[in-house]
Parts: sequence; structure tokens; C-alpha cells
Amino acid sequence: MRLSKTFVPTLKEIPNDAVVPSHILMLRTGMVRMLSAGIYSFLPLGYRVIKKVCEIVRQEMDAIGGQEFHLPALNPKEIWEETGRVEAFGDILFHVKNRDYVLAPTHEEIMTFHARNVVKSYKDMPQIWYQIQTKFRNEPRPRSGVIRGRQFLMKDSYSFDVSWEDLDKSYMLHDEAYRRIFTRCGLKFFVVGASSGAMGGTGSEEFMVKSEAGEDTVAYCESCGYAANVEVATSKVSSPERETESKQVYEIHTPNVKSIDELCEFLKIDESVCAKSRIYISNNQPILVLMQGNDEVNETKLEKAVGSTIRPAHPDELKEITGADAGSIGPIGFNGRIISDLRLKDRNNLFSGANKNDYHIGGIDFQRDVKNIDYADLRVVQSGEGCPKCDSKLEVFPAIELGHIFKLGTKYSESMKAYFLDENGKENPIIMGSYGIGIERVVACYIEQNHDTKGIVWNKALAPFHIHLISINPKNEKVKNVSDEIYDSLTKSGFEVLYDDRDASPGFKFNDADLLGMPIQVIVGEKKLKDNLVECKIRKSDERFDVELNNLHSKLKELLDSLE
RNA sequence: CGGGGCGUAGCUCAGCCCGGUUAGAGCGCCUGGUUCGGGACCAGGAGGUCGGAGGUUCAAAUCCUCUCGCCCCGACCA
Repeated sequence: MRLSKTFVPTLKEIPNDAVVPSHILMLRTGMVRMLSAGIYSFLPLGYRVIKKVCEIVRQEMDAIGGQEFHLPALNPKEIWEETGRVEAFGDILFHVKNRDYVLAPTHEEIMTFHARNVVKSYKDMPQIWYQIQTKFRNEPRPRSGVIRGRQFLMKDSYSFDVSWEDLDKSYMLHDEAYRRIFTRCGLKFFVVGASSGAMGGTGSEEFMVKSEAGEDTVAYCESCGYAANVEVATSKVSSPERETESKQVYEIHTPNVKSIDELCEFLKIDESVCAKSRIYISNNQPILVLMQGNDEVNETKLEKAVGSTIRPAHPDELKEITGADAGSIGPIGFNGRIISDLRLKDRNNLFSGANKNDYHIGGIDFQRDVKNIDYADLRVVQSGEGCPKCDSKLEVFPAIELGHIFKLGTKYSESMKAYFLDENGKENPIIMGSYGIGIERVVACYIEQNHDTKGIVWNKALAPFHIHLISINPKNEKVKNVSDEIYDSLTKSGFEVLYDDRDASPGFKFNDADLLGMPIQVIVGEKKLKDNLVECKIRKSDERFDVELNNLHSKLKELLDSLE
């Protein structure tokens, strides 16, 4: 395509509303423009990238036997009421005002609708149905450009099987296909197993990419691949052993000492001998939670340990429950349920609050002084702690969810009555799986991982064009003619060429080329042309070298083959 | 939904606190000329209901009220 005739509105300055690199660069390169919060138009260059991702997804989905559908975004509300998801989605679901339709936020119901009464025999399965379609979700807070939008492209597929064993197969096929898709796209990703067992034997995996723009926090071990959402992640940490001799409990006057750090400073002790107190409320009953030192309470783990939902107590409740304010609360004299992190299990000679403002207590022995104490892993893991699976260290960082594969089981087939007859003529619900990939997120994550100060660095797989041809001074007739010839012949030979034939200064064109980031730049200038040479530049490595005109095709082919 | 920030030319922003000729700059855009290997130069030019509505005032981009939009943090996230 000729840049002089193509709509690629590049921006020299950073748009005011963009913060994360992918968002900034997608705007600056003219890939996208915002229409409204969380709603983006893809411009020609951006849409080319989207189509490349879709094609990779399509190839890999087809390779595992997937069949592509195209489903409506406009859905009758009553189908969504069959599974109770109108209520489950709540405000996230867009409702159409003048008819009883909703805008589909995903398509389990619609796929199940097509399967029921049609996929009636065990002989009809397995099936894998997929589509690449726009989804609508009324996100309360769209952010980070295309990463969290109210309207987005999703590849979603659904498997239909006769048994749990067969579901495992469909699930594994997706797992492998997803790894191939993200690898082909050039993404550094990892897989988080999020199996909770909450739905009876179901499992799920999230495909994640490390990113500052991420909305999930994960713990990851580079050496063994252990990865877990920080809500459930565990780690190996050491703590002091129980000391052989327990001191007596004694009260200490600690004026204005509130935090663990202040307490350690005041008493010249280590934080590992401190039991930090937090009060939570569950079913209107207070629970005292004890953590070692500055360890943070992981509320997800706490809920699991307690067995019901919890919330932190309000400041005024603290006084009422314990007689003290935050900073002076402790287990001695506390009337109610006490649960402690495993790090403090059976410890003695600990320091904690006295349930009296400005006082702490030392010499606490959990075995002797704290009756009915429960123990559980309640910590939020932190970077640098030991991996639970190997001897390496964990890293904790934010990440973006690119894809999710999920064993649905019979939730939808049962509620929507999608039954089949097995070999014995017995009726059973279809066993389903559901698998999604955020297409725009793939693009945004690629940019997050592959950019420098000048702009995007595309790989061969996703680049909107492979070659960026630049003519320096197209007013020079020879330069113009040779550039035109190169463009025509390369295009005819099947190369994907973006041709900057604009009448602009060289620096302007070079900077635009680096910003747009095609893998190879071919630069046609007057000086080198005298020797029948043009310059090639590899965007990623900044390598440059001269190529003879009549060798250009073979050299470019060679370069493209060698590039990722 | 809570907290914070912002809305002035296509883009980035100044002016607002302390009201007062014709609302500015840089970049971009248009015309002509020069230039052409890392965001060129000269000359001329177009472009604004200062997000919107109401109010205070002799006078509002500026002060007040309401409203809409966008960004960030939090809550939420099948």
C-alpha cells in the first residue's frame, strides 16, 4: 500500500488519554481511534494486525477439528433467562431498550441452543464449535485502551462431548492449540492453573502475559513454571522455631506505637516475633486474624479457611469488639474466634497488642495462652519467596489474561436441556467445555512486550506489512522511478509492502517507519542508487546493509525467512 | 459506585488563582518557493459557540451551580 493514499494517521505526540505503552503506540501508529470509553475503531493498519491474529487462531482451531460459526450479537433475552445469567451478569449485560434483546457478552447459551435437539446421539460427538465475534460487556471501568473494553473481539469455542474423559481430550486439544497460537504470535506467556474444584471436578487454565497493565496479580517461578494467581499462591518461607523456654506474659507500655515497624523499633525486636492482629467480620461475628510481622492477609484464603464471606471490621467496630483501636489489638483477652497464619503455629515468646490503647504484651505462648486457635495458610506471597514446587524463587507481578480454557461440565446442557442418547439409549446431558481468547489483547500484549523508545517492533507473524519501503526525496525522478519499480515488483512477487512515497523529509519518514515498526525497511536514496544499491534495515536489531538492486528479491526472501 | 485529575485550534499545552481590547504558543494543515540519509527552512494563510446549560456581573475561558465527557486509583470482573 502506498502511504500517500492510505489512512495511517500517525501522531508525533503522546495522546493525553493514553497511559500504557500499547495504548499509546496503537494510537500513535494510527492503528485505532477511540469512539467512546472502552469502544475503539480499528483503522486500516490496526485491522490488518487483527486479521493476522484471527488467521493464526483460525488455523490452529481448524487443526484441532474446530468448525467456525458466525453467531448473532443480538440475543433474545429469554435464552439468557434459561440459565439464570441475566441475573448473574447483572449490570455487565447490555440490554436493548426497545425490544427484549441483550447484547451477547459470551455465547455459551447460543451454542447450547444450537446443539440441543440436534446433537442428539453419542454418534454426533465430539464437536468443537468456535467463532470470532464481537462481545459486549458494560464494564464499569474500561481501561488501558483496547485491553479492557466494553466491546471487544473474542475467539470463543465450545466443546460437546459424551463423557468427562472425552471432555479432557477436547480440553487438552485446546490447551495445545492455545500454546501454539500464542507462540506463533510471538508472545512470552505462561499458564496459570486455576482449578478450584468448586464445580466438581472441573478445571480451568488461564493463559497470561506479564504486564504492568495487568489486572491480575500472579506468582510465577521462572525455573519450574509454577504459576498461580496471588489469591491462591503459596510459597516456602522460614520462620523462627518455638523457643525451648516460654517467658511469662507481661504488659509493656508502648505510647504511640501502632505499626509493626514502630513496635520493632521501640522494643528493638525483629518483626518475626510479632503477631499482627486484624479483625474481620463474618456472619456478624468478629474473627481475630493473626499474621507474623508485616505479612498481609490474603482475604481469599481467609474466606476459604473460615468457610464464609468476610469483611474487614470498621474502625469504630474495633473499639467495641476489643476495647482498643487498630495497632493495639491482640489475642490475649480476645473473646471470639481466633485464626492464625501457619507461620505462627505453636510459637512462643511473641509480641502482640494488649487490647488496650498504647499497650502491648510480650511473652505470649500460643499453646499456653491462646485457646481454641485455628491455623491456616493466610499469607499473601511476595516476590523473592521460595517456590512451593522447586528450589527457586517466586516472582510476583501483574499480568493480563489472554485466554481461558474451562471445563464447563453440564451446567448449560442441564439448564437448557441439551441431552443426548448414549449407547444404551439412556439420556444424558452433553458435557461441555468453553475456551476464549481476547483478540485485541493478543495485539496489545504483543506491543507491550515488543516496543522500544522509537515505536513498535513487529515480528513477521503479526506485522501489518513485512517491508517498509522508503523513497528518499521522491521528487528526484530516478529515486521515484526505482522506488515505484521496487514496490510493483515486490508486491507482484507476493511481498507485503508498505510504500512511503510521500513527499516528506527523510528524517520524518525514518521516524514514522521506526514508529510503525515493520520488520524490514528498504531505503531508496540518490547516493546509493548511483552504485545500484539500496539500504536494508532490520527494525529489531537496527542492523543496516546495502543490497544490490538485482539481488533485492532474493535477499529480502532470505531475510524474511531468517526473521521470526 | 467512592476518591482524585482533566476538558481552550486536528494534537500537545499556556492563559483561569487575582474577571476587563481582537483568546495564545509549538506541532500539524493549506498556498508559493527553497531543501532532501534521521521528525528541514522562508513567506503568506485557514482553523475556536474556551465541553454544555444556567447564574453572578457593566463585563466571564476566568467566579458560582448543575450537567456531560475523558483519564487515573479503588470497588467490581461470567
